[in-house]
Amino acid sequence: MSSFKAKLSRLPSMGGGMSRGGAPGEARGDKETAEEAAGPLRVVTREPEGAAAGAARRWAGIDEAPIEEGTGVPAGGAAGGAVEAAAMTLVTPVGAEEAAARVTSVAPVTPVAPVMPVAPVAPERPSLDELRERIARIVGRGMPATPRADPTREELPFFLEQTEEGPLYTNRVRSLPAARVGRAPLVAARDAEGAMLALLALDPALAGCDVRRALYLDTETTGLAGGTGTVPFLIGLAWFDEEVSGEGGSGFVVEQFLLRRLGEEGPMLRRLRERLEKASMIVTYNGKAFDMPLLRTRFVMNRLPPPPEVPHLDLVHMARRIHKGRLKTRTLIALEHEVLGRVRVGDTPGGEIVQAYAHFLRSGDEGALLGVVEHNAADVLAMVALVGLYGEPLGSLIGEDLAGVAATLRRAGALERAAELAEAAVAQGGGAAALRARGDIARARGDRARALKDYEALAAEVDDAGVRLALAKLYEHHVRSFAKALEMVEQGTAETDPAQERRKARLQKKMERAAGAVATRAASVAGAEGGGSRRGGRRRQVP
DNA sequence: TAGGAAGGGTAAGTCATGGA
DNA sequence: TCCATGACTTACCCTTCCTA
Repeated sequence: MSSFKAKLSRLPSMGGGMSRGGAPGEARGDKETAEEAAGPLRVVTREPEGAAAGAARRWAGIDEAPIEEGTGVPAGGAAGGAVEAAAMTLVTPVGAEEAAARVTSVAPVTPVAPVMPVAPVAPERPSLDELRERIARIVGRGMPATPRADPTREELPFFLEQTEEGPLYTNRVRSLPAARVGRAPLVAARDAEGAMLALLALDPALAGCDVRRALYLDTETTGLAGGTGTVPFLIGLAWFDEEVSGEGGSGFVVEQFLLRRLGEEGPMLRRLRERLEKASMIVTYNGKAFDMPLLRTRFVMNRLPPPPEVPHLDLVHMARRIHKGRLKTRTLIALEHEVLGRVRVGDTPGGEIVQAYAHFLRSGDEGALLGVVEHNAADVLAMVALVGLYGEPLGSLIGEDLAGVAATLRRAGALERAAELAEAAVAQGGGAAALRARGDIARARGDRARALKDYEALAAEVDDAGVRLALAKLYEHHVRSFAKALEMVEQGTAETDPAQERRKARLQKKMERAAGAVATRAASVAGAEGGGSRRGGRRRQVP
């Protein structure tokens, strides 16, 4: 990195260098370029309305068809796609007064007379656009005219904030307390039990976090590759807001930041930092591997201090543990469908998001991004709903999933709670998964009798070498029924062949020894009886 | 398609138990 | 009482899965 910077600074066309503390007139970073491009601005407030407000409602799932007709958004495509078939009563656009404080359109103010340079200055660094043009000339391809995209114009529900660092395109929507994603109420996430989430996440650091101050985060990016070339162009956030109240308590705020042009990330990242600083924890889906590493890279690339390290609940791993037995794919879309009971209609698939944004950048066509904005908001709200479910699993998850919860709690060492949930899983028809979980938990608690019963029931139901191995151990060491143990081993256990042979040989030896002991005792008893005396004492049960 | 977290399998270490 | 063996835990490595 540093060597690259050094090479760059030696290029005569790049001016005197790129360091922050360069001499006046030397360093002109992207931020300055962006400000220049925007020019002197006067902020005029306006309310999101028309198609923009319609879009905000649409991704929130309110009255899909009528709104589409009313706004004239083409049906069937990503832009016109209704978010869901299942119920998701939600959401109002941001309040008028707040919007009025922030929503802007741009109008020029009286230009200021230019200041003439009085002394020779270093050659100006070219802007990004100029560099692009140079590169295009070099490679012999014409530079296509790039329309300036303006997501506040009509279709997208964003408003423009002029921050100190540059323009920030924001969409903010509030969910009503009664809002649901499928059958799951959002408000349940507010009351989720932090200790339970920490156990399920196998992360004690989350135990002390205030779930009410959790920040839900999802990004849409220009690709999967990561590294320096991938840019998050849409960041979706959600948090619980006590000020949003109504029937059923308080609601959630969903906030999205859109990158209108590459190179304008600074304001977005700074706002994200503010949100992170206020949060007690963040919640993502695969964010530990994808979103957060990517965002950290963007902070570095924008010469910003790294974002604050907040305890991180990544739902993807929790979902894998809980739904392992039931769901083959544990994508967020699959969970939304199978667990929350919500079906997205007309959603923009992840694979098309990159092309949609590229099209928006090239053409300025906002309609291309509508589906992406909806997709992002739907993802964030699905995470909220899942936290509500996982934070209070009893009564909201089906038996098979409860078995997954119980098994995870066993791994976390919360055996009492695990046993309670395993019981519930069995009672709710959790099947083999529930029996296995209850058996494993009983064994871990030292309740071998309970474990034996569950494993026996399980062995009668499924063909599982692991269950037979567990039964073989219990028969040998707890019941001391070597014949039954041997029977299990002969049916095959989840061991290597040599280990299985050793076990078999040991059990056979024990059986022979036990038989010998019986014979000896019988002879001894017969002798004693023949002598007219009878000795007391415990008789060991022979297998 | 890349990167990262977690799961699963295997080996090594520690503790408990049975047998001589 | 000591030794051998098994069960369980921990650490490491490879594979799988998820994100746009």
